Amino acid sequence: MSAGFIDDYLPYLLARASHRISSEFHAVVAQSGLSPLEWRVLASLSGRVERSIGELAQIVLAQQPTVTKLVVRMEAQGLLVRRAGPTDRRQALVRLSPAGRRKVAPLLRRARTHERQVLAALGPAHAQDLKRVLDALITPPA
Amino acid sequence: MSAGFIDDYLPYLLARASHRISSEFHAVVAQSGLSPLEWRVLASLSGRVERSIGELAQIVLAQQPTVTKLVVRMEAQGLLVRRAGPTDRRQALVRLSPAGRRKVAPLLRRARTHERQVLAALGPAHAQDLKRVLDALITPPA
DNA sequence: TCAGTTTATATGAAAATTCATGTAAAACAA
DNA sequence: TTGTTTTACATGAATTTTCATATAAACTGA
Repeated sequence: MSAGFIDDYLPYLLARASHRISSEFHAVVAQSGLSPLEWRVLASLSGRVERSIGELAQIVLAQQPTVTKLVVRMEAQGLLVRRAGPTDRRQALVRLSPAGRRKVAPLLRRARTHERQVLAALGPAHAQDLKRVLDALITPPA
Repeated sequence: MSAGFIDDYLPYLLARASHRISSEFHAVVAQSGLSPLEWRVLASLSGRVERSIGELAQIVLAQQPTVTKLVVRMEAQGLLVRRAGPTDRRQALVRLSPAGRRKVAPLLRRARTHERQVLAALGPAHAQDLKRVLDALITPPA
């Protein structure tokens, strides 16, 4: 099924690649009762880090009100803890609760496994190219 | 701002790259009064092609009910025309209206320009690698 | 042809997202 | 300090998306 204009269009190729790779793992995520966005929030908080709502929004590629409301729901589920920023009280700092940590731990392992499978299927040469090119794409243009 | 676990995680790198590249152009799309999904629908119909709802859903990476409702709205705006499939009457076939064609034409040109800029910023060597690797990623695994 | 099954889309209710704006704290300037 | 501006997050209303399921056409095998 040719996509016409867009099937040679870089932004679309990127979107498709991203969608294909992520979808595979989101099936696993869904089995844990998490949405893709919830998984991203938990994963991005998984380095004993505390993050503000604004940082989270940038990292999970979502809008700030979306994250505010998502975090409220996840806190209600017991996965996260919020507190006001100690120096800047406008900030809402978010961290994993013990339950959140337990929930995400097996997913982190399975995520790494999945990543290795994707890279293996790609072959080592392409694999290294890929991360390098993606880094170049992500870094803001000079 | 390190993303902890995920900042070396391939699916996340892909998502970020895709988000960054697409966002730039979605600013242009928004000035035409279109959402990113509307733009994708118009672009994917831009080769004098007629597509079913199901095909559209796969191409624009959205769910079928989302596309059904989006297409209804876009038809109401005069951008699309629907008809029942001539041989299989379950299908709803969608094509651009003249107004849809006029709306999308300048965007197609600007999209190609934007793509060239991104590839140029990347350098010709990486650029060619990139599309090759993305094709490999998109093709279903053996 | 007729039941049973599968496929393509539509639809309704619930949930999530978005846009615009509100609120309050911080930063800044005079 | 005080007034002004900026920054960070919250919130409400409107819109969109999603999930589950309904509907209806096509297919399948006896």
